[in-house]
Amino acid sequence: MARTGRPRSFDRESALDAAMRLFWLQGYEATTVSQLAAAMGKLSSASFYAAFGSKEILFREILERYEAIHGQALAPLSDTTLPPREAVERALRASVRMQTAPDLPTGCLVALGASGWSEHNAALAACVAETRARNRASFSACVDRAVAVGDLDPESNTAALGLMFDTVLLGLSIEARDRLPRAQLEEVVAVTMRLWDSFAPQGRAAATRG
Amino acid sequence: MARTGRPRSFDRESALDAAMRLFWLQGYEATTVSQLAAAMGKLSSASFYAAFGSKEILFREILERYEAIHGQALAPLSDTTLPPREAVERALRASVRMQTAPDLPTGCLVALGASGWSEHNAALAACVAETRARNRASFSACVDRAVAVGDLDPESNTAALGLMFDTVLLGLSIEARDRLPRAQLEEVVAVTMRLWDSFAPQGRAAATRG
DNA sequence: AGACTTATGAAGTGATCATTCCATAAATCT
DNA sequence: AGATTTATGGAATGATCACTTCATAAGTCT
Repeated sequence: MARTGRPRSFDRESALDAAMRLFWLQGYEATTVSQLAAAMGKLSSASFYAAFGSKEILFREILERYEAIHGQALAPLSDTTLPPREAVERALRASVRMQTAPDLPTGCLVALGASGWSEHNAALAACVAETRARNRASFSACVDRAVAVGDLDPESNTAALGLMFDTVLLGLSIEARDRLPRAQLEEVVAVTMRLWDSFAPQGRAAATRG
Repeated sequence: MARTGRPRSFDRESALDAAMRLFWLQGYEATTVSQLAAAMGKLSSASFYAAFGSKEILFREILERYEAIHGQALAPLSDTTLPPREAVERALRASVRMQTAPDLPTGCLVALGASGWSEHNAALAACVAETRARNRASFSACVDRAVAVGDLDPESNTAALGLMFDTVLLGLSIEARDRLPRAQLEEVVAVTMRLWDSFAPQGRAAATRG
């Protein structure tokens, strides 16, 4: 701390938050460096590049930051102390709340980042796609765990069920972006959890023993 | 037909198809007029503007064309001669096939068109959003019809069920864009239809009397 | 105080953006 | 044939793109 040289005149963290907001709202390609610099505190072009490297490098940092902060909504999926059904429900509900928070852009940056990429930025688009793939794998792992524990019937198509949760989460992002009210999206989550119950052994709901 | 003046040297229809492909693949903002003109048959800039007006006007025409051609996957939803359950399943399955067709861009132009818009093109983005809203309404109407006919239990949350189908369809678009194999997406549809059955009266599946 | 380090403001880079102009080409109409 | 109409190729428009250069400002270090 207290490094040598002239101190920067803006707060780097809040500048990152402003940048995240823009990328989240508009996507990578539709967001210009001028917009970014302005929103991040009326930075000069020189300050922007000195502090963040380039638009692409900034986006990569933002993506990491997004995962670290807002991606935590899906953390329950990896929490093996939670009963799998509760893990899935908590993840979906937390994500819906995040995606419809009044002070943040609607939808999920990672989900909505699936489109709007030209060939020129294919590498960066792939980076976001990998994040989606990891989320997908988390849902599947959680379902697998449920089967292992006996909470889901191994005879049913559990692979499809895992993918189904991912599908719903992604779809909710577009609906959140379309400004559907939070309550409606929460009802979709409730309906989705009914589906889990219909996959439970003996056709009965696995108790949420959390 | 056979109007006066020099005839154009390219086929307008196939030029439109090439433009649709680009917009579908990259989105509106990430697609440049140079890319369009090149893909549409190495048109000169002058020819492009003479024939299609502007990038925005072209996109509006493409959107209409997309709905007329590929949007027909959802036509079963409005076909009241079909049992509602079959209508939904046919629509979902036809859309998955369309979204994973080997000779077309993956995913749905309308669904993936939810992101990548800067403030400057808000009007155009709203146009695509309206299309999504119409599709949403079609699913709901189909579910309402099922309730009216007695195929779904009116006591259950049928509004959420209608929205659920829309959610799944939108989510499938992102997964198709992520190149998930068609078979997996079809399994998601199968799982989704199980959900319908769990909403049926007496907890039993409504027969597909089609 | 003076060397050193980092940040800033202003101006400018070439490239590309969507779009237009204009002379000419290629068809139909009288 | 000549007038009219539409399309084309090529060059050019100003705006904006991501990014750089550079002199100067504002700190810490010895």
